[in-house]
Amino acid sequence: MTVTLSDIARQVGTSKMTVSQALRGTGRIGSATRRRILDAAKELAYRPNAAAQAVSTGKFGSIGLLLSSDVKRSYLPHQLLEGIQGSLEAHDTHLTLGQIPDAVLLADGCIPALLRRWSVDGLLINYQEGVPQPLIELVDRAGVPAVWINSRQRQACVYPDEFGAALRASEHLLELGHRRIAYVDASHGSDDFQIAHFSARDRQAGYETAMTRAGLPARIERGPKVLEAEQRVPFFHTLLADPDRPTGVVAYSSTNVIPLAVAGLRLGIEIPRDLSVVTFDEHPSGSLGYVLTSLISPMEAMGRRAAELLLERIGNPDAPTPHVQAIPFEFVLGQSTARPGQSSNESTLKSENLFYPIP
Amino acid sequence: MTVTLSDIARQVGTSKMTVSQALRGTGRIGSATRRRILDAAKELAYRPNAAAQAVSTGKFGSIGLLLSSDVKRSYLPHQLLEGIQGSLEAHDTHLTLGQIPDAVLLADGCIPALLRRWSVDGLLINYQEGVPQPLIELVDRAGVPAVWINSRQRQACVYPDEFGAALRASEHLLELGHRRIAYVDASHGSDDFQIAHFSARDRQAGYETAMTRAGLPARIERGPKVLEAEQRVPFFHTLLADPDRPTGVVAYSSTNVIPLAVAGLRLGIEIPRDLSVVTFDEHPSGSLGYVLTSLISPMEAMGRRAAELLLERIGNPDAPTPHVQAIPFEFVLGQSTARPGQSSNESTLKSENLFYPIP
DNA sequence: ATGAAAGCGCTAACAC
DNA sequence: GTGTTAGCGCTTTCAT
Repeated sequence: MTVTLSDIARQVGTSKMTVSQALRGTGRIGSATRRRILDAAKELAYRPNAAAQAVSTGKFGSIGLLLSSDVKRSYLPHQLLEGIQGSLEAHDTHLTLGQIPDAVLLADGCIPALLRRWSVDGLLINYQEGVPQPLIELVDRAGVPAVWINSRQRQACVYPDEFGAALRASEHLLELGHRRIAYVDASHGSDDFQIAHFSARDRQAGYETAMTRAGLPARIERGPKVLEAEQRVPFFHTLLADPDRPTGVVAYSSTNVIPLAVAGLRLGIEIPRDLSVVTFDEHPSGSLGYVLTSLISPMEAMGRRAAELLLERIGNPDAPTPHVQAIPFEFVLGQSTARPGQSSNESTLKSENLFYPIP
Repeated sequence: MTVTLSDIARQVGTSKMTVSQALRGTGRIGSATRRRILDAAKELAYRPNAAAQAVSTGKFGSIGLLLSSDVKRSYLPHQLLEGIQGSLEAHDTHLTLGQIPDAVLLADGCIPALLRRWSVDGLLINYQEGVPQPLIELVDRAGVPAVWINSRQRQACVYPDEFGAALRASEHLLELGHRRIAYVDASHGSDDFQIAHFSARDRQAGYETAMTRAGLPARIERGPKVLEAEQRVPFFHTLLADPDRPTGVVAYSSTNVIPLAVAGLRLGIEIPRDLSVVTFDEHPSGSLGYVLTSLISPMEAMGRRAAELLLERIGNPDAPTPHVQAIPFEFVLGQSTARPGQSSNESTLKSENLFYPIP
């Protein structure tokens, strides 16, 4: 059933090692025998046994991706995965997944299969929202190189430049001439702000820095706790009903923008006519009928860099200092931002005209 | 550095195999030596080398999850992953990922590392929207048991009962008394409908069947091609501006409902006062300010069943017939559906009241 | 109940 | 250039 090196060797009439070398291109081999070996391998549909290679070389040719089983704690967008796989594929390495049930992270006995057995050369850790201390110890005990993704750690890590992105978002509104600019974040409550994902803090800090530089007051809008989806429309309704409402908004995420826009529609407040909105997302969202001006999270680049960093550390385990890398966002100018007070200009357009680019 | 069986054996003063048996619980072992071995293992933080086990037993203790690198073709929600991992974890098996760039699927040379090297006992295939023939051959050639996920195949597969869900969705509207019910799907175009994911066809078929049974005409609304996000608001605007507009809508997905609701808001059409909407999703969406009545895709159960099925087939490779399993959806009654013509009742509520459950 | 020996498929070091 | 010999860490007979 399964064809091994010996099978090829027998077929060609040579020895195992010659075959091994020929297939791997290593060593000195006569190009004649080499051809025959390659042909035989293809003919027999030979596929090297990764486990046997691993046991010989001491390298598994595999890296592990650690996730939380709590969806809030392990954000795994497709682009991130693709970035990781892209790097790995080039090094003929595969990715194996380890998911840790949050509930049992503290219970000593319950280590995921990935770590219970020795099976990876390194670890990528995608774990957010207050990384628990036990996890850090678990990883240390595993004794393999590790790189943290989307998390700011003292150890090697790669994360998006949330601060810079928020700075850019705020400056965009400032450049357009907005002065009353608010930062809204229904996704995090002020009560648990300290243990929130760093993006919550860094985006806010980037906004605050931009406002301070411009000599303007910052205005932060968030609930005491995370607002459930159904609570967001009323929350933003209150904000927009305020006579002193902002003309520009930096929103933590596009899931904040939808209820914001819905609240606006109920009040006759149109984006971008009466309100400019900038947000952050994986890809420009257009579900409201116009493309949101957004800072695009560099998920793919982050995955790629993280994997490269890890492979590098695996190759050279006694590296000097841990690398820490911030990856820049991409700015996408959409149709959700405009100069303030342009209400009069734009309002002559009927909404039908605004929203009928196609018949 | 890495601690092996011999290390434990030396420490305890016994032989490798005794240790091996003790750790695995197999064979007959004196409970005294056994204790000492277990203690030593824990003390030395022993972790078995998965590769060495694999090379001995011929089992890798790992299954592969095949994905497309095209996001449209490989939908991998968190719940699905968790379902899969849940089953595997119980069998001490890991999951390794294989991503196939669509572009090179046809190019013969480019087989993913996962299959090029031999490292899994079985394959879970999560590949959608017109499974390409080369993939099927690739999987066959791999010579390992395989189970298809979220795809209807002749081979073993597990998929959500899309037809039944759509039937249920439609019947819900019918039971409420709706008669003019439309099915909307901006996510698929009629031109490429045949190669679309089966959920597109099955949901529509479920709707059509329900309407036929009720003796009512079906009304399908979709563009000739997939509508981009920005095109959807105008598309649904047209639908709702129709004097003969439906009072109930079955929407292919919640990404269809947002632009539908936005179009409604522009026309003064309120959900559920003037329009009832049922949709399909991974979890009940509330971003519009109210929870959508939805059929919840059984992602977690599907992942669990798929993994179980695969493990079963791995255990018994010469199984009789391939299993095909449809997993039922869960119905969640939200606030997006109501009896038709209740406009008068509900319209006395001001929208503020409707949308202010919290201060 | 425990140990010695063989072997899984492959690689690495050194002969020839 | 090519074959020989030794392992890698583990499991599996088969003696003891």
